[in-house]
Amino acid sequence: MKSDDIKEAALKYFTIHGYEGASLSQIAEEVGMKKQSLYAHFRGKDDLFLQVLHDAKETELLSKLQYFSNLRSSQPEKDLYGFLQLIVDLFQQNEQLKFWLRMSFFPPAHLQKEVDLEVIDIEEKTQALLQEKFQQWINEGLLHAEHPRIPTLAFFGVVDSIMLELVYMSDTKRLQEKLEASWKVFWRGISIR
Amino acid sequence: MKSDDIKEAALKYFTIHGYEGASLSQIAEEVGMKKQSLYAHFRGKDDLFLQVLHDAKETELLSKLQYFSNLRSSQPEKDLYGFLQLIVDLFQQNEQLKFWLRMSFFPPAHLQKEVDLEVIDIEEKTQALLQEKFQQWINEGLLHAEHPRIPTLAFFGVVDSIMLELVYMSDTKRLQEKLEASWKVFWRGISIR
DNA sequence: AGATAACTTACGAACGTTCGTTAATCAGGG
DNA sequence: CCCTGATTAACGAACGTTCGTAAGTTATCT
Repeated sequence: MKSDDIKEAALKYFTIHGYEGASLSQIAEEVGMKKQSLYAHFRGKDDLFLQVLHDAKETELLSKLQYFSNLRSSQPEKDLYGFLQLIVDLFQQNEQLKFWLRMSFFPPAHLQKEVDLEVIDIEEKTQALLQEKFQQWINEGLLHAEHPRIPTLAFFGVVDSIMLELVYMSDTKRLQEKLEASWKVFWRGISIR
Repeated sequence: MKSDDIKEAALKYFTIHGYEGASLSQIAEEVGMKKQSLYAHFRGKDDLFLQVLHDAKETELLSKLQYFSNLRSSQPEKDLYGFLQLIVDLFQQNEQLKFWLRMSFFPPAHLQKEVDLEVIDIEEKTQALLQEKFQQWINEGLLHAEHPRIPTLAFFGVVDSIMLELVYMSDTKRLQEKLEASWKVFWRGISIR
């Protein structure tokens, strides 16, 4: 499918240059056609962008959902740390997560409304899921007893900071060091000892 | 000074629309002149951007440095939490921090080298400063004994996640909740108990 | 099966607009 | 009288988008 090639190229340029900085001519050139031909597949730049955005959100959501559903429960230390590693892997496998991060926090001004809807959706779903897990672990006496919203929000904070580090990413060494540090402190902060 | 007015307007549009999305005509209009007149004050768009960037970096660096120098030591809990509040205040007082955050992580592609230099500079300085503080607190037996780099990196992770939340910022309630959660877990993770 | 119609995909040309930038000109104050 | 700062005018280049068209593919009907 040629539409997928276009979306792939668009993802690349949107990620590097942002919405305004990415030009349809460059995207078209990447897939070996003229920019006018893009209009046979998409209604325009906005349409292309929103489809790429939706795809990126869906794959990210799917990855997270299936990670949580494959959890062997009662091992929060393993499961949570594994989630962090999943984020790192997703980031290095494809560009979709980096695109998603950029656009969810710095969306094109005239599409902020549409972007926000996607952001809110994925956020509510993943947060509900994780909070439920924390509730279980706390009930089982595996974690510090407190409202599950606290470790949930704190953990998402760790995830966010790791993703920011992934964006910056001069070298892998520093990333791993920061991940280990954040994880170590976070785990001491939520575990019983 | 008229240059400052221009830089202020430029800061605003760079923050909202990014480098590529911000146009010199809009910036000029904001200060009540034609875009060609900007060239009496700056060599071009890149020059304007880099000066705004440098200013934003300097004020952020200064704020952090003077916060650390005014610390009554031996109260890590108060001092660290106060730093988080400082970040929140800086974000709400002026737009420079939001601009800085956006550009340090998603710089215009053709200026990445120049941006990186500023980012590395501010990062090394603040990190060295904070790590020294942690070393002191650990030596005084106030914090969990470990290499000071660990709580330093973890704390910067908390700071990053709070800043991301500040960027998103639908409502202040949620921000405060996330800050409290991250802080609570972080503090339990580094303190002795 | 073969002819014809309809749809899809790509392209050249051109649209109007905006971009950042340069040059020449002019007003005002020390 | 120069100097600083603002203006008007104009520049080439790139932007997203539209149109007409040609080629290729698929569907329909006799």
